[in-house]
Order: sequence, then structure tokens, then C-alpha cells
Amino acid sequence: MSFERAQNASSRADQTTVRRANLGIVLQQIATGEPRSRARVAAETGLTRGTVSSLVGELIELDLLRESDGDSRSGRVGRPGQALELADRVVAIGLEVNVDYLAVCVEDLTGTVRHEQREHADNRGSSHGPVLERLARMATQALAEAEAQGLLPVGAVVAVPGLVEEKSGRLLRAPNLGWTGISLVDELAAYLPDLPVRADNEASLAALAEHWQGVARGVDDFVCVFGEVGVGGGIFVGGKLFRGAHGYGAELGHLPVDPAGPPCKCGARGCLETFAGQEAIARRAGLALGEGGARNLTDELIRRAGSGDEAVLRSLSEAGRYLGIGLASAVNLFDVDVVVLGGCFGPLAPWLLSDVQAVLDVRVLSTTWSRCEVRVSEFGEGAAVRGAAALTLMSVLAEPWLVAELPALRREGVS
Amino acid sequence: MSFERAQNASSRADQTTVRRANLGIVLQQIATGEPRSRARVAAETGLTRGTVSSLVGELIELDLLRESDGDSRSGRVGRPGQALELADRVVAIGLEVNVDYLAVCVEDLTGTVRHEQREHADNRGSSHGPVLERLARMATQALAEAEAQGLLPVGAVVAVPGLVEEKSGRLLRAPNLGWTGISLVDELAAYLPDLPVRADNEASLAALAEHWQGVARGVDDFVCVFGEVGVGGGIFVGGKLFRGAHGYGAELGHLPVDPAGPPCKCGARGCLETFAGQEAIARRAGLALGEGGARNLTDELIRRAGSGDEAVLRSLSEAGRYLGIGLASAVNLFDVDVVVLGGCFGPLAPWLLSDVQAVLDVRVLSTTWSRCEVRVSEFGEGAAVRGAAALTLMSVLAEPWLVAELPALRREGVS
DNA sequence: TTAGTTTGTGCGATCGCCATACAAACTCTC
DNA sequence: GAGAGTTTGTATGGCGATCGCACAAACTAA
Repeated sequence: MSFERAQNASSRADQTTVRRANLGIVLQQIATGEPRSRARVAAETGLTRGTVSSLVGELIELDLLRESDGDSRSGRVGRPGQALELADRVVAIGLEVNVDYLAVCVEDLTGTVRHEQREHADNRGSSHGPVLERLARMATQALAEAEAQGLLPVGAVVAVPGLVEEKSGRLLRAPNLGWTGISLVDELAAYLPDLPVRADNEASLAALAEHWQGVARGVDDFVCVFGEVGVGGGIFVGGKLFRGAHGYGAELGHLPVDPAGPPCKCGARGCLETFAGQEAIARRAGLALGEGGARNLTDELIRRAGSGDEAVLRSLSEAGRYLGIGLASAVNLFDVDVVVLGGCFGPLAPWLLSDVQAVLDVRVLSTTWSRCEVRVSEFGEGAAVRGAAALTLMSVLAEPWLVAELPALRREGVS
Repeated sequence: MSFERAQNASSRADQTTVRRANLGIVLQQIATGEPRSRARVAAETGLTRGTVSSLVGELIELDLLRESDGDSRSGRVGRPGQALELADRVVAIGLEVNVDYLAVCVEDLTGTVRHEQREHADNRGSSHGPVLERLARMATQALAEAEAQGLLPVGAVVAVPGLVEEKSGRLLRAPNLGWTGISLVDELAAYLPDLPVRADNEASLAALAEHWQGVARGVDDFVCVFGEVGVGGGIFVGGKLFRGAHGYGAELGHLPVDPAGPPCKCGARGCLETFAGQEAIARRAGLALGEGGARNLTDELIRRAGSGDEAVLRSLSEAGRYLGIGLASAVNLFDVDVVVLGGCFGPLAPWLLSDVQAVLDVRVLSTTWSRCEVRVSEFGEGAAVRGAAALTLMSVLAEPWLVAELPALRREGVS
């Protein structure tokens, strides 16, 4: 229930609004770059040293900050400042349901992964009840371990390959899982008492992971494409995840890239997904779609491409060109200058990258003054879970006061 | 210099921040729908009646609000409230430079056009100096008339068919005017002392006009396409104009709609503009591109389409289909559910609409639960100027305190 | 005419930031 | 090694803005 983003529908302002905003500003300032003293934060934010002191005090109280113990001999004149850094007690839980695995991870505010687990599971077409129960068991175990270590879990987010209604947390449809209209958040929350649970699209969360800890760190505007069974997309604009009007935006997979192309299961023709999805690449190369699951398919493509299989190489090159076309649409519309290739496009990048880049160089308007840069994700399949954890962590950084409003349970060990 | 949008890079909060936010909230509340009493505003915003009183007092002082003089016999029990409504003294200046005309308009906060002028001019390839001087003369005259009527001009925005750098107000390039690297805002501001001047893309501003007073009034998320010489686009998301990362976004004209299509002057192939721009439609119908200017070309297309010219009808239908494809990209990425056809697509809509709608019905993902609605702009060529004025007016509604910080000149007649 | 209801304003309380002052801790210079 | 100079962090009073409450004003209903 907590961790809703505030201030969207601008509500009345108050002194507490000021306090909250400043708590967030101070925390985010300290979160970026090296540890800082109170005085330096004051200078950088424009707040008074006194005010910063007060804010920092509250943040320390909330276990979000701590004073570094290291000697702070700076060598500069004057009294040395007490360096402040992010505390590592507060953690977020990342969950993921995907076609052929379940995953959970526990990550702290500093970005360190404290626990990670991934279980193979063929969820394609499985009923959702048992799958969610199994995921919840993994989550409960992770929670227990975290609490045994004295960590403070403040929220969980589950990544799913489908459309999620932002507010209710309902999974509208997940074609590759075969699920429709599931009360995803409600069902999971029932297993995880006193922990705020949210759900989101896996591609959006993977994009978040790239921004938080991946190759797009520090980049405020970029577009991600992820090759999975199909093609997913996540877009960052202005340092924030772009979700579209209702939260179903950034659907790169069904961008029209060739109106005369093959039919897509969405009903249209020539969607990007019909050329560049993992299965599409394999099919167009004449490979039989075995039963082995997604991972094996990518491995097979890599193997064949590595050994010079003409059909596969041609299919990959084509996929790269169509990816370029689809990405050009997104890049021109959103006016970003970085593109990230993730999911199966990561390991396949050696055979895609040059085609993608070549098409972008021609089709991106802003190329004339700055070339659109293509980066390759360094996460394997782990991006979405990491992003799921990161969503909570970024919420905490932006709106630290929310942790103060968590269910009593969380605060027991502290006060 | 004023009227920059605040709070983007979240800055430290303050008591004045609270005041400013609440001023904006109260003003916007009163701006939407019917006039309201202070008490009702208080109930709707969550502020206290006392606080609202204080805020309203300041807004009246700034000539942004006034108490309606009309009898407020409501028929309900209790003391009747003093209805508050937007004042009509504060006005904004909209300017437009286009290929074959110059335009200026003066609009007040209530959305009433107080003055409007449009002059034919063949600016294609003209040197920018004399053109801007002529536009400035029109603006000065409009300002003089406004001040003679006791109006208070608070800002001017100029619409141009090209890429504008948001902060500096430099016009990077305007292909159809043949201008490159013009200090648009600086040059105009020199003619208009003490009046904040900004510049923006005509398509974005036209979209703003549709939201402010046009067919997209009350719609917070929509995409506009405008047919001019080429094709321009403007996108609204979350009630705000979407400009992309650097302000050059929403370029619908160069969306790839057919990778094998004809070459575009941007260097790529098969951009939307090569099928659906006014000139492209004419060219594909075999019409000679006469010297008559844009307006005549559209009229000619309408005339021929009306009389059943096969080639023109075919070209229009094709344009409609490609428009549908391009729009589908935008609609899927931004997840909007309304599309507006403007510019020359307005009068041409009878021959475009069904094709556009048909393609969208197939290619828009969310069609399964809500059909994407296509609306036709009711502005003629006037959308951009109106939007230019609206940009200032919407800024004032969102950030009323900026009016208090205007150059002394403006306030002379008041205090 | 009286009771009841709603509106708008005035007053003290509270909260949060700012400006200032001051003690603490360190470097630099003599 | 001592003192001057500098920077840091905390404490205190002032200010601004909202809130809660009380009260007069204005109107309806009986």
C-alpha cells in the first residue's frame, strides 16, 4: 500500500510536504557519488547546515543513512566533516515470474545483492495458483534469511512478462504464461504479511535495473529492448521510467516495422516481434522450435552463429536491421540518445550490433549533431529481478518518509 | 526569462514553495469547470477555508481571479458563497512564423481571443531578419491595442516549423523556411522590451491548443499529427506536453512506416512524411507542385478529391493507411487513446479518416479493451498561434507567482 | 421571529526553514 | 609548540505558512 508515487495529481502542499521533499533531496544527494559531509550537502542543495543536520538526523533514525566509520582525514584545512553514506540495513525484495524460471533477490540501498535465488520451472501454461505459491515460498525464505541478518525489508515488487494495471496490481494478460486477469499483487501479498507488494512489467523493470546498476547508470534518457520469447521494451525519460498514459506503454514488440511483413499473433502484420523475437529469429533461420525453453534456444542460436551457420547469421542480421527500424521510431519520438540491448539480445549482440547501429545512424534525426549510442546489457536473465528490487529502492531514495509509515512489524527490532 | 517550468530538477523546498504550490492548485481548481466559492475550493483541495481565503486574496491582487458580480442565489441553505472566476485582464501573446504567413493573437486567461491578425507572406527562403521584424511589428501593434484596453500582457511565445532548443530559444533548423541556427528568442525579445519571450515547435503548440480549447479539451493523453508541407507531431501525456529528452521529441514525420519506401530528404527511406505530407500526397497523385503555397495545394487536393479524381483519392487513402501505421507506433509507445488529425489533415479528413481508423483498429494493442479514437481538429491553420498563447496561459495557471515577478512595467498601471 | 446552516475572516498554535552565534576539530605559520 | 585561521556541526530566535477553532455575517426553513 505504501510506495505510491506522490505528487502526480498535485495535491495541496504543507509544511510536511517541505520536510518530505527535503528528506528526499538530501538522501538522493548523498546516494550519488562519494560520501559527503553535512556541510557539503548543504552547499550542494542550498539548504542550511542546520537544516541538513536535522534532516540527516531523521534519515539516520530511519536506517537510511549512517556516518562512515573510516577516518576522514581530508588534508584540507578546517574541521573535517563526518562523511555520510547510505546504510545497508534497508533492503528490498525483487521477485520474478517468467516462462521458464522463478527468481527472487534481496538488495540493499547501496545496490549490493544480499541474497539471490533462481529456480527452473516450466510455467508456460501452468495454473497461476501453485506458481505464485512457490514464488511466495521463495520470498518467505529470503525474508527469513534477511531478518536473521538484521536487515529491514521495506517492500517487494514482482516482475511479470505481461501487462500490469499499475494501481490495482492486477495482471491483465501475460500471453507467454497464458495468464489473464490475475490479482497478482493481492495473491502474493496474502503470503507476505506486512510487506508492501507491487507488480510491474518485466521489461520496464529490466530497464530500471540498467539505470540503477547496469550499462545505463547515470543516463537519464534511454530506450531498452529486451529479446525474450517476444520483444519487450522499457523507456527512461528524464530519469524516470516512462509508463505511458495507463501504464501499458513502451511496447516496442508490436511496433510496425514492415507493413507487408508476416502476420503477428497480435492481429497485425510486420510487428517488430515477428522479425526480432527469439523465436522469430530461430524460425526465420529454419530452426525447429524445440521443447528446451528459452535459454536453450538462445544458446543454440549463439552456437550456430559462432560456427558460421549462414541461415542463422542472415536471420540475425535481418533482426538487427528491423530492431534498428523499430528503435529508430522510439528514439525519434522520445528523443533519447542511448539504446540498450538486453535479454537474449545481450549474448546475441555480436551478430546484431552493427546492423542495429547502421540503421540508427541513418534513421535517427538527431544523428546530425550527436550519434545515438547502442549499449549492450551486462545482466544475463537477471535484469528484471534486479529491477524489481531497484524499484522499491529508488522509491525509498525519492520518498524516504514512506519507510517511517511501514507496518509496525518492520520497526520492532529498532525502537 | 520568467516562465521556466520549475521543479524539474527537484530543488530544495521552502515555505515559499508551499505557498507557490498552493497558489497554483487553487487557481487551477477555479479554472476548471464552473465558478466556485472559497469554501468549495477549500473542500475540494483539502486546504482550510482560511488558507484558501488568503491564497485567493493574493490571486485577486495579481489580477488572476475576480469575484463574479452575478447574483449567487444558489437556493441552498446557509450563507451563499462569493463565486470566484478567472479574471480576463491577464493576456498572452501568441506569434507564428510559417512558410506562407505570419500570425499573432492575444488571448486572455479565460480562453477568449481578444485580438487576432494574420498576414500572408512568402517566407520560404526569405532571410530571417526582415521576417522577424515584420512579425515584431505585428506583435507591437497587438501589444499597444491590448494595453489600450487595459489588458496586462504577461508573455509571448512564437511558434515555428522547426526544432527549437528549449532553454536558449535558438531555432536549430527549420527546413521549410530554410533557416538554421537563429537566435529566435533573443532577436524577437529585442523588439519586445519587458515581455518574456519563448519559442517552440508549431506542432507541439498546436497540440497544446487542442488540449486548451480544441477537440482534445479535457483529454490528458493524446497524440496529434499535423499535415503541413511535411508532417509534424505533438504529444500530450499526463496532461503535459511531451517534449522528449532534449525537447526535440514527438517527430512523427520521420517515423519509418515502410522500410522499402521512397527516399526522404532526411536521408532515410519510407518516412511517414514521404507518404502523408501535403506535398507527398500531391506528388503521389501526380499533381504538379505549383507555386501557390501550402493553402492552395490543400484546396486543390480537396477540390479534386471532391470531384472524384481517382489518383488523388488513391493517394489520400494510402496516406491514411500510412498515417495509421505511424500513429500506431506512437499510440502503442505512449499508450494514449485519442488521436487528433490537424493541419491539412483536418479539411482532408473525410478522405483519410476511415483508413486511419481501420489501421489503428488492427495495430493498436489496447484496442482489445478500448478503441483508439480519432478526432479531427476544428482549428484551421490557427492552431499553432492559439497554442503559442496557450503555453503562456497554462504556465500562469500552473505557476501564478511568476506573474508577480514580471518586469516593473507590467505592474505600473495597477499599484 | 427564531433556529439551523453555510461562508468568510481573525487569532493563536505548530511546524519547518533561515540566519546567527558558538564550540569543536583540524591545518598552517611562526 | 602555540596561536591564527578555517571549516564543521549544533543550538537558538525569528519568520512564514498552514491548521484548528471561534465568531460574525448571510441566507433558508419553519
